[in-house]
Amino acid sequence: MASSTVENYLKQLYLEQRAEDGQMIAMGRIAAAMGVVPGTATSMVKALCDSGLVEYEPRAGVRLTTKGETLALHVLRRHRLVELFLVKVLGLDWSDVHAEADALEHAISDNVLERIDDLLGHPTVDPHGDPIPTRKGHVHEPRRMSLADCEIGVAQKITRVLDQEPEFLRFVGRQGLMPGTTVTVEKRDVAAEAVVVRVSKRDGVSLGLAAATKILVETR
Amino acid sequence: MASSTVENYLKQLYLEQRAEDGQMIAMGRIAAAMGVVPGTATSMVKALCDSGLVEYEPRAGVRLTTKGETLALHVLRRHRLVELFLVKVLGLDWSDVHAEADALEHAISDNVLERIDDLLGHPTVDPHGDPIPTRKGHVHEPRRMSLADCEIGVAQKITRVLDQEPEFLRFVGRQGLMPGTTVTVEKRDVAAEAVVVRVSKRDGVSLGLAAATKILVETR
DNA sequence: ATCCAGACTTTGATTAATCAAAATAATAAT
DNA sequence: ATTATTATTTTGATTAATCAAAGTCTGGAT
Repeated sequence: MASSTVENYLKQLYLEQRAEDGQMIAMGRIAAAMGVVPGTATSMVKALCDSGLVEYEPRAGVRLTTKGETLALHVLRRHRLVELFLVKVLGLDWSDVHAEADALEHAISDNVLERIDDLLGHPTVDPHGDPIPTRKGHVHEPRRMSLADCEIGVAQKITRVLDQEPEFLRFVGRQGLMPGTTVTVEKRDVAAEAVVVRVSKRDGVSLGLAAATKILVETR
Repeated sequence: MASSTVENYLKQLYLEQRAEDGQMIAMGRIAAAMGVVPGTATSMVKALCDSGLVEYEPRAGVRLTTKGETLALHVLRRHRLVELFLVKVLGLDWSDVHAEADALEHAISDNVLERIDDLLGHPTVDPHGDPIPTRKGHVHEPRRMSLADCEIGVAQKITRVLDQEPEFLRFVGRQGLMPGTTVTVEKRDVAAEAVVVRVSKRDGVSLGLAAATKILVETR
C-alpha cells in the first residue's frame, strides 16, 4: 500500500506534468508543490523511482511511469469524487472542499468510493469542473480555452476553474462565474491585462488576465 | 494535533476502561488491543503521559486523564457517526462498517462531522447500538443487561451488539437479532452454556452463553 | 525465606519522512 | 574561458512508531 505521502507526491507529479505538458518535472517544482525543502524531494523521488512509480534522471528531473500515473489517477479520482460528494450530499461550500478532500482521499476504500460514485450517478466532473478519472484510470482532459483567449462577443459556457484557493473560489462564486454559467467576453485589453465579461443580463464583471486564464470555457 | 496513532491508543484505552470498569488498565491489555509488542505500548504510554493524556504508574498500569478521555470520546463520536453514515447514506452492510470507520475517523474534520450529524438527524446510537458521544464529549452508557442475564419469558428489546467482528455481526443479522428487534428468552441452561431465544413468531434460535453476553437488551 | 514464571520495562536498531547546511553540477554572465 | 548564480544532490540529524531481545520486578508456590 502506498502511504499518504507517496500518494500526495504522485498526485502532485501528475498535476505538474499536466501543467508542464509532458516534460520532465524539475525537482524544484515538485519540492515547492509539496512544501518541502529540495533535499527531501530528491530523496523521496529516489524512493519512488526504486518502487517503479517514476523515472528519475539526476539533475534532469522526474516523470511518472505508467504505473505511477495509474496510481496518481486513482488518487485524483478519490479526491474529485469526494469533493463533489461533500458539495452535493453534505452541502459544504465549494471553496472549502479541496482541503477536506486532501485529507479524506487517503482514507477511503474502493468499496466506499464506488458507493459514493453510485450515489452521485457516475459524474464526470467535480465542483470545479475538473474531470473525474474513471475506475480504470482514464481521464478526458479536453482542450483548454479560457476567458483570456476565447473569441470575443460569442456566448461561452464556463466549464472549469483551475485554482483551488478558497479566496479565489469565493470571488468566482460571488461573480456568478461557476461552471455551467454562460457568459460573453465583452472586451479584452492585453496591455492593461484586463478582461470584461458579461454574465447573464447584469453588467460586466472585469477581471485580470491572470484570473481569466484560470477560468476555462467552451463555445456554446 | 494528535496523530492517528495517538487517537487509536486513546480510543482503545477508553474502551478497555469501560470493559474493566474504571480500574487501571494493564499494559499487556493495551498492547494486545493495539496489536503491538509490550515494549511499544510502554513507550507510547509514556509519551501519552508526557502529553497529559493519561496517568501512568510503572508496573501498575495506565488510566485516561480527563483530557485524554475527552479526546477519546471525540474519536469515538467520529467513529460511530461515520459507521451510521456508511450504513444509512451509503448503504454499506453493518458488518463492514467498523473497519471502514477505523480509517475514516482520523480524516474527518469537525465541519464535515457536524454536517453528517445534521444529515442523520443527531442520532444517539450507531448501527450496533453503541451510544454516540455528544459534541461536548458526553456519553450515556446505560446499565448492561444481556440475553445471558435478563429475565426469562419476558419480551426484551435488543439494544446493542458488543462485538464488531464481521462474522459475528453477519450471524446476528441472519438470525434477526439486530438492535431494535423484540425477543424473548425461552430458556437458559447455564451448565450447557446455552440460551434459546424466540424471535417474533419464528422458532427459537439457540446460541452460546458467550454470544448471549454480547447481545444487550432492555425490558420492554 | 527463596525461587520462578509471567508481566513489564529497557536498550538498541529500524523505517519513513523530514530539515539544515555543505558540496556539486549546470547555466548564465562577464 | 573564467566566474558567478542558481538548482540539485549529499550528508548528518531528528522525530514518531515500531520490533527483538535482554534485563527487571512482583506475586504466588514451594
